Amino acid sequence: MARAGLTADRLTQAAADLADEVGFENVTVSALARHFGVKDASLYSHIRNAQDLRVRLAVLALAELADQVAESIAGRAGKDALVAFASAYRRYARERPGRYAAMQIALDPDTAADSALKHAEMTRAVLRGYELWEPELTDAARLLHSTLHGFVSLERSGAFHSHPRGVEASWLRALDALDSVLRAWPA
Amino acid sequence: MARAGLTADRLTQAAADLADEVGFENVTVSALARHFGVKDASLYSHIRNAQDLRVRLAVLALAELADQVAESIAGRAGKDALVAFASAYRRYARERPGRYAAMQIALDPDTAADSALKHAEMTRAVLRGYELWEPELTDAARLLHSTLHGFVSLERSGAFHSHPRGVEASWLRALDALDSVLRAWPA
DNA sequence: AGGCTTACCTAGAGGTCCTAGGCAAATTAT
DNA sequence: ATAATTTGCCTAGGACCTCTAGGTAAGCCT
Repeated sequence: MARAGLTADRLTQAAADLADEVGFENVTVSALARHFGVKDASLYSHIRNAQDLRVRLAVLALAELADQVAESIAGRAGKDALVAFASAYRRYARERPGRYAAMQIALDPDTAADSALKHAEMTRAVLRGYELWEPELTDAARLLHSTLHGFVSLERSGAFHSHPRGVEASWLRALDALDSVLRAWPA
Repeated sequence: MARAGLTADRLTQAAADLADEVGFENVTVSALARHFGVKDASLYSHIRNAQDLRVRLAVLALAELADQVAESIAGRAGKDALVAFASAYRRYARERPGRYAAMQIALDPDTAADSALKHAEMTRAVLRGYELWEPELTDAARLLHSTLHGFVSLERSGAFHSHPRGVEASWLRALDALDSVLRAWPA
């Protein structure tokens, strides 16, 4: 019988696509096996268990997002860079909802190290335009990350739908607010 | 045979405690039935299905948080109120991690209406000290909510642990930043 | 061609979700 | 107080998911 040619990477990629289609919580080993036309048990040669699959998916998403953000902020500085950063982040969450959800699982520091480093570097690149230094730089990076993640995840969960005010307008205002608070930070 | 005296409310309460102990994602109908010493099937007289249980848990958590926040901000105004609001929010996420996680599931507007209204009222109460009016009031409320939720959920997922800078210091700085941006908002 | 590695298989145990149908306990009506 | 009704909890069982053990055969290397 012909082999399907599975590898951990192909499984992770397919799992990511599946997550975007049916939701991260519905990514199961069984569903993934069905997608490749093989039996569940066959996947366990490539992944340790279901949690391992989820972690690989999260790492994939973190790396992808880092790439897209890096591309967005390249050649920009100051508020331009901030807006590019934020927009790339939000766009990823929109276009890849399953991958974005995967990113939210808690990863042990070792597993997340590579991605965490890249994300930290990019955040610092954006903040370079605001002339901040440690330890305030870290405080500002955490605030930036918090605001973006908070806004995007509340938007996705529908928390903003209860009010007619357009979400887009609030988003632009939030970016304005972030920009002005970063410029005034040295206080 | 003596009955266990189950009701939807008792199940939801127990599910909330279970969530705080073992994590929201590990709250199962089976585990809950075990806790009461009954069979799984018995719970389906009180809850429609597993998702219904999760929704009830989310609504319970939203109401509890609203109560605690209301108590915290009572009699305070301006930055005092802001800090009280934020601290109550963060404390709840810390002390009731399972309930906090439950709150994040997407609820249909009807189900969330009561809690959403109360939360909206309180947010507006805090912002009253900053003299904001619609539509900026909504923008500011969304930013406030985003920042708090973002910070708290990133803190919980361990995203801040990769850096030695104390999280507490960053938290205080974030509150300062929020306060100053709200004061300067009318721009 | 023979040997080795490994991709995928079957079989099966154990867990969760949920429905259908039944009995007995609690409640209400007489 | 007994009868009628409601309902809380039961058993049985199907569908799906996770994961292990052990086997067969496909593809690579010599």
